[in-house]
Amino acid sequence: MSLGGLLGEETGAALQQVRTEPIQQRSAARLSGLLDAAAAVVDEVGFDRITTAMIAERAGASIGTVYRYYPDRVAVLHALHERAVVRFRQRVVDELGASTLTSWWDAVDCVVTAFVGLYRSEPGFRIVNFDDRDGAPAVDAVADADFFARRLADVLVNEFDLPAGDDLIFRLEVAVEMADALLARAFHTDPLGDERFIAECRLVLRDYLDRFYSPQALNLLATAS
Amino acid sequence: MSLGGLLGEETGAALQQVRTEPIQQRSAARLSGLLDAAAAVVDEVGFDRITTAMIAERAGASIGTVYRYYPDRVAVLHALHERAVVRFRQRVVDELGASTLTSWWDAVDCVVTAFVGLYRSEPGFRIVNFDDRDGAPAVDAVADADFFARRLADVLVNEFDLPAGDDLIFRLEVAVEMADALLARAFHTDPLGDERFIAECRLVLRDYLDRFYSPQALNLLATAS
DNA sequence: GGTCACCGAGTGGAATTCAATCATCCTGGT
DNA sequence: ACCAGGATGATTGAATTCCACTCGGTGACC
Repeated sequence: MSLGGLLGEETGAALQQVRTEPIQQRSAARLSGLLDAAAAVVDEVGFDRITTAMIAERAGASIGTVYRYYPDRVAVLHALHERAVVRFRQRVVDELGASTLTSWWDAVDCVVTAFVGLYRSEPGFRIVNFDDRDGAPAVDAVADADFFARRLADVLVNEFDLPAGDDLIFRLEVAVEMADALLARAFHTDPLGDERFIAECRLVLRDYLDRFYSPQALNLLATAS
Repeated sequence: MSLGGLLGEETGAALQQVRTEPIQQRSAARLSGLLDAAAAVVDEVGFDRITTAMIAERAGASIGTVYRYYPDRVAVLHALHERAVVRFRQRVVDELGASTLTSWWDAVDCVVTAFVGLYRSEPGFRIVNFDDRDGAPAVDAVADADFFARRLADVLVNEFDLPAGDDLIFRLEVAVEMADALLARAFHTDPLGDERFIAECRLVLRDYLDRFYSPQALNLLATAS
């Protein structure tokens, strides 16, 4: 089975985001505490106005402690982003497991539901839309979208027999970009998410993918080959 | 005729982005010079790494001059964004005028073409994807999208008899968000724009709007009422 | 006793201010 | 027409402030 595959294997300290791996157990709490604080601050002031001092104060730590764990300010944002992505993937897996899936559409629907749910409940979740404009060549939003598209492709191929290949990955990447944009728009003003945009997001995704992967389209594809 | 309507009336100093309206003529040149400098710097270092000093130096001015015209650093970015949007709208109008439009689709196609063209030729045009995460309650990307959707709706209603109303505006706003996302993705890495994403953008827009505004859909709508 | 964690004043660089200076426009006197 | 010289616009850049980030010193754990 491949649902768990969405989670991806451990990313190995996520490309050096954490400066020092905590050795003593209390530090683990510190680390997540810092991220919790950052998440709260993100919700309050947005992720540009955030300052290292705010994070430290909110976490009941000193500036130095922040820098003990993260090399710089954006590393904290990256880590928060990464945590949000991981939780998102976990939630998707949970939703997939809890639902009865009759077609690939149900899986896509679960993804949207998971995203919306986290946007509503997870503090600072909007960090998922954090696009690093710096020169950082490594991890960024596009890489995330690409990674997620590949993972989702695996699931759809294995569970629903969609035809594997670059086309599927590309289309899922397109779908991810569109969904990101529409859901971000849904939550731009309304903290509960504008239902119109959420519904339209589901519709758009389904229509777009149906074009290629509806039963009819797949039949055509099968007979043509 | 209503194509010109896309341009919108003068926004009246664009909601106070400019600190002091220039009185003497040399200042007008200064102002656009500052924006040109900012655009160049944006292309060189991205719009986070940009510093007021860089802008000033590039424009052959001193720091103080920047602050004479703009209250702060992000105001410069806003102004640059605004100028890019204005030029985009102008380009759309030009393209619309230069093309023979046989259906609303041609108009939508022109919009995409204009956007892609500017991304390629206009220095710093990627600023259009600048989303102010600050608490700035006023002008922002969503407001732009909304405004543009309304204008485009007017054109489509007047030129191609699409049914006016909130539904049309909403769907165009959805279309704008999707197109923004896909085109931004197309140019994320490739400075000339990844053709696959550009083509897919056109396809997605057409499919999405066809659902509601294809001749068939409109006929159904007409007979139903 | 030797790491591990933590602290917070100190450093440096970038954003922003402001008082002084220069440029242009305007007005009234010739 | 012309010009002096005040008024106002425009420019400057040193001084200030804010913030990310460093580092030597202090306690906590093992």
